[in-house]
Amino acid sequence: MADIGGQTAAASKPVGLSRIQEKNRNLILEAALGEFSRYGFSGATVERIAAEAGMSKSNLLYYFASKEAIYNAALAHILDVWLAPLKTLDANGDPAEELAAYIRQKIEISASFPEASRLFANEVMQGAPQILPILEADLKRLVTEKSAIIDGWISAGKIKPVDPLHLIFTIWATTQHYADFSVQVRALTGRDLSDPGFKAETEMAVTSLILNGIGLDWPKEAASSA
Amino acid sequence: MADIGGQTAAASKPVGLSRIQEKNRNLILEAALGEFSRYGFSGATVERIAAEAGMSKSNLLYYFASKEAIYNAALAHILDVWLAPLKTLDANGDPAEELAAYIRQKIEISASFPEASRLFANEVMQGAPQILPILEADLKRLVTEKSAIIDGWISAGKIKPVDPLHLIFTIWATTQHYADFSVQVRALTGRDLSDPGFKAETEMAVTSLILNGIGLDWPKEAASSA
DNA sequence: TTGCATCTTGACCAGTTGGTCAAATCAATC
DNA sequence: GATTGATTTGACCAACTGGTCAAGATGCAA
Repeated sequence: MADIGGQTAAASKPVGLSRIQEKNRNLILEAALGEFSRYGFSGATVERIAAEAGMSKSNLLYYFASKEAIYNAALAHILDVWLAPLKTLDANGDPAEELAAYIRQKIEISASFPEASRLFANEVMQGAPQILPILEADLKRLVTEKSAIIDGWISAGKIKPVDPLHLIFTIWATTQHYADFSVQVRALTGRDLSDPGFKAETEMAVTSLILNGIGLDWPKEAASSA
Repeated sequence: MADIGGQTAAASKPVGLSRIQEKNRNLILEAALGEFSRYGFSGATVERIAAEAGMSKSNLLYYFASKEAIYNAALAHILDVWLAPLKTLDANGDPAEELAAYIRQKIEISASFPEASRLFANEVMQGAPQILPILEADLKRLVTEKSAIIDGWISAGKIKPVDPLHLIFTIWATTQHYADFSVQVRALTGRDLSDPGFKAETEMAVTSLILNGIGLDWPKEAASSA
């Protein structure tokens, strides 16, 4: 299992923690996510995180040894959720349905956890100082595995030839854009993914663009069987 | 003309500056771009910018009143370059050629000025504290104008119906992804846009995906005239 | 050369911030 | 309810950082 600065990447709750410890660590991680995603690592302050979590700075540092430890724990905390959708891509499923489902999940996460998206984006944009090893190991393994599935669909003539990596990058880029640049999206459209109507519209636009882009029908027409 | 914290958005060199002033302001802006894009506003330090520009911190503050003033000047300095490609989208051109050219320019900029891309991304992700007014005024005006062109192409039956805003967002997201997340791209592919081969491959992949996505032929086939 | 404005810098200051520590408080077990 | 370990906090410290200031260095025009 990959870890970040000693923080296990799994979202599993460490078992040896008391009731108070688990409650406080969760409060801290929740507050840290908000703070780090809003201000970045340097801009965040331990004092604000503590205040947001409802405790003193000293007490926060009783639970995490340093600011960097909090940051790593917050990163580890979101990483599983972040990578989960890609894992569900199934070689035996229908390509259109599989990719549509993947895009739907990514947009759902962008809508539900925009802070997680921004935290991750921030980390990677600064050169991924903490999670580069995970990108190079775990993520690369996962992406290589799923790229093979897409290549299989191409070989079977189910989708147009396309470099699977660029397809994956395109899906990541578009879906995360709506979370990371929500301020810009809101400035231009007046809405963002927190609006259910806009979320549905975005999902349809992105899905149909990408699926049509690789030669698939979307939304699926009953034409051939009518 | 829009401005940011008193800094004119135009890249025009102020005319009333001495030779020394112009040289030093440029050195500072260059250094500031590197520093702010790498560490974000909070993480950047005036001292490092000054060192990178080859002068003392005091001297830097002789040219710019504050850290925020440097930041705003750097932002203003890149904004024109950043928005230029969209301005070239021509209603009278061929949709496929026009959009392909736009994507090509965006990728070119991502490849040539990745730091500018990251600086802009950072600013927007933090809520666009400095340039929100520009997004809401200048950018919105430009995007509205170009959306009308795309809508015109749809009405003329030249491209499939698609919300122009989502199309534009998709182009922004994909092209900028390769600059902003270059570390992740490199971790997964071993290459980035600084590699001419990878840049060409990326341009082809993104262009064909998006153009096919809206019902255009790309790369253009001579099929109909053969 | 001289005089003046521009340019440059080191010393310094005040506010912020991550982190330490000893003491106080709380919770659970006997 | 006494004891012991876990939890919580305020006081405090050292490093860093943005910004000021007075003085010196430099460029330039007459």
